[in-house]
Amino acid sequence: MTEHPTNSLDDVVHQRVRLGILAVAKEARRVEFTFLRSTLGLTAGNLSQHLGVLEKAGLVTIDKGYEGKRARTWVQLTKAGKKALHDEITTLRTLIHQLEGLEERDGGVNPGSTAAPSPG
Amino acid sequence: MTEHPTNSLDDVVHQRVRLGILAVAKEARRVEFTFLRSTLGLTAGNLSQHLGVLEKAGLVTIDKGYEGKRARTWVQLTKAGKKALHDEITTLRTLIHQLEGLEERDGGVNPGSTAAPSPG
DNA sequence: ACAATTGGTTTGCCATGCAAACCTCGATCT
DNA sequence: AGATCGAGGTTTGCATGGCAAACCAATTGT
Repeated sequence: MTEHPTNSLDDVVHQRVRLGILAVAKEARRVEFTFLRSTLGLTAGNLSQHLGVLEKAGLVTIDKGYEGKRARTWVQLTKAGKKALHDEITTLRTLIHQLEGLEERDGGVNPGSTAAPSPG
Repeated sequence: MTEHPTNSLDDVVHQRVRLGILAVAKEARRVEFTFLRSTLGLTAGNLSQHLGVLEKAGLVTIDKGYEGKRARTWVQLTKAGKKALHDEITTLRTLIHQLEGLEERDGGVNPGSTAAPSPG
């Protein structure tokens, strides 16, 4: 067992934009490039790069085709991608539960901290 | 309004190692450098850099002092740090809830795609 | 015909993340 | 006392990553 939940987070999956891509892809099963682009507020270049990373890692497949005469690119989670996302979520849930335990006692953002920790 | 939960994640906070630092600091209120180092499995150099980022962002304070005659460095969340962590957790919870709905009925493929029609 | 738009990839650059090398001070050995 | 060892961190150097701008290709509008 690793020492802390965050130790088992995969950097490929945990990255903000890619986490968004995986989440949207899971919700929709098959997603258009342009839908991801606008939903996640990305430039096309940025999205293209992140999709490359995910494809290379085997977490998504990229399918190109036509809708009428318009070129389209679709993104779909692979089985490994679903598992990777699931693992990320599981780890995050663990982390959240650890912190939630504290929030119950502490009332959320704790106002009571002072600024004199010098022990000497 | 942001289009997707991940859009409101702060990259300073969301980064894997720093999320770990903030989480541990919140759990313990005041943490020794070396405790963070071993708990999170980091090199001292790496930890030092990340603490610099968090301090510069105003999310933690770094206090140096002595324990006996041994130099020690303590890390403590600021109020802003607590809020930032809380916001991150809140966003993650939102994201998880969205995906959890799918997982409940997940036997594999999700029937109702709304993002894209199937290609020919 | 050709300008504008859609759809996406490649390029170039700066920021980031990491470990190795380094620095400083106290404890221990001889 | 001087050398040596180790704990506790910081700085340096480098490879990677993330981003937008520039670019390429096909389509639609005028």
